[in-house]
Amino acid sequence: MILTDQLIFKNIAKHISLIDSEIQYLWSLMKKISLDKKEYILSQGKICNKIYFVDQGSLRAYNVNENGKESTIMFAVSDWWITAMDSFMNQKASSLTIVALENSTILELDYDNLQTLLLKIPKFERFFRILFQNAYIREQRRTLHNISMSTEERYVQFIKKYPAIVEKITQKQIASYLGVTPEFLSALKNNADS
Amino acid sequence: MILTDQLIFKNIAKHISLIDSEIQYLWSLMKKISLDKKEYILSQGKICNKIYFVDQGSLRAYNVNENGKESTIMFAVSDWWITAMDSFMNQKASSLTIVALENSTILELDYDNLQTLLLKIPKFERFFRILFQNAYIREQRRTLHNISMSTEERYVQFIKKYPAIVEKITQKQIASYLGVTPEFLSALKNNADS
DNA sequence: CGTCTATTTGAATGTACTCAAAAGCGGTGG
DNA sequence: CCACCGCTTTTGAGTACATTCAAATAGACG
Repeated sequence: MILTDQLIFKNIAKHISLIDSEIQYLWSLMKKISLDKKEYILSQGKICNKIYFVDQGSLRAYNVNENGKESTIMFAVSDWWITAMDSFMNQKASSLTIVALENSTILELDYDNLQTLLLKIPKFERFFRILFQNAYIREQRRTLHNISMSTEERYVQFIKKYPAIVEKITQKQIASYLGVTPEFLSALKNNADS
Repeated sequence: MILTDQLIFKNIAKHISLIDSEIQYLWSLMKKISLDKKEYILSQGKICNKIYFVDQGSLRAYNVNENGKESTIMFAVSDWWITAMDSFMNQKASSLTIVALENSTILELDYDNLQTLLLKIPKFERFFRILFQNAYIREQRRTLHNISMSTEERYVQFIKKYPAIVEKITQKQIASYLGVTPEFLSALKNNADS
């Protein structure tokens, strides 16, 4: 098998260059997993021990609050990284649940192996610095949209910006990402069409 | 002057250890600036060339949209880093304006010097990885709050979590951080008291 | 085919905004 | 030191946005 054909190494190559032995080494630390649709890889309240790279398929991370209200924090499709960052990096109880939206294959890297990797190949500090920097930029932009735009604008913006996600999810899940009820989103859509 | 007494080096020491020569080197790349209250260090539309560390005082980063609506993205008080991340890291036009809330002293590090620093002392990749990781975690938590909590809950949460910020800002600025009108926040406060 | 969940529709209620005006407060100049 | 100015905060009325609850319809899946 030619490792550099693996999607994850193309993903990493966007930011840093690895030599063969480093590729082999990272590969040895990761584990490829198949997930069935609706399979959970993390439950709210548990400590998240892994960071995941989505090879094929799609996942969703969401929170359920004390009133049972479900809020989607992020979706991850092929070529995206996903974890419950706060739980994973600080090794504390997760406020998120992560579930497969469809049959998927993912690569997982556990906390201890990541720490080892960062020490052995400091280039990965750079890789994750850029990864988190971009995640921060996206999240900050989402915050700006949340506090400055109407729900309709945010809806239009979401389906335009993430068509690859939209085709995998339900309208109810979009509502839970926008922070509105499914009933309201439904009504909003039908008004917009007219 | 004993550099390690500088707040910024205590800040950095939370995540990485530096030897004297490294401290000297970083210090040589940074510039200490005094700001008057209401002085701007970045205007929306311009490229942000610097990342700032707040030594004393406080700053605010905000966006003004096409309708003139002002939205506060972040506040930074003593011991915080602040920049228009998207603009700074991708060297593109900023969607944010950054202004001093009071007379302040800040340290600035410009884009080219940061790149040099990251190459010369790779430990800083680790430092900024952790810094951005924490920024991402905070921003993700803010998103969750925005989409799952009531305005009143978010208001109470904000004043409880950031008392050091609250004492420096106006109620109008809190409203622009929460994404509601000052009139509404005022009414909400008075209801809550009763 | 039957079951479960998602989506739609509608009525009633609550949340938040707009606009306008009054009151409060801080800073500045005379 | 006081008077004025500009901005913030408050208050209120009217309107728009969003939720809740309930019920009907539509789709997905075994």
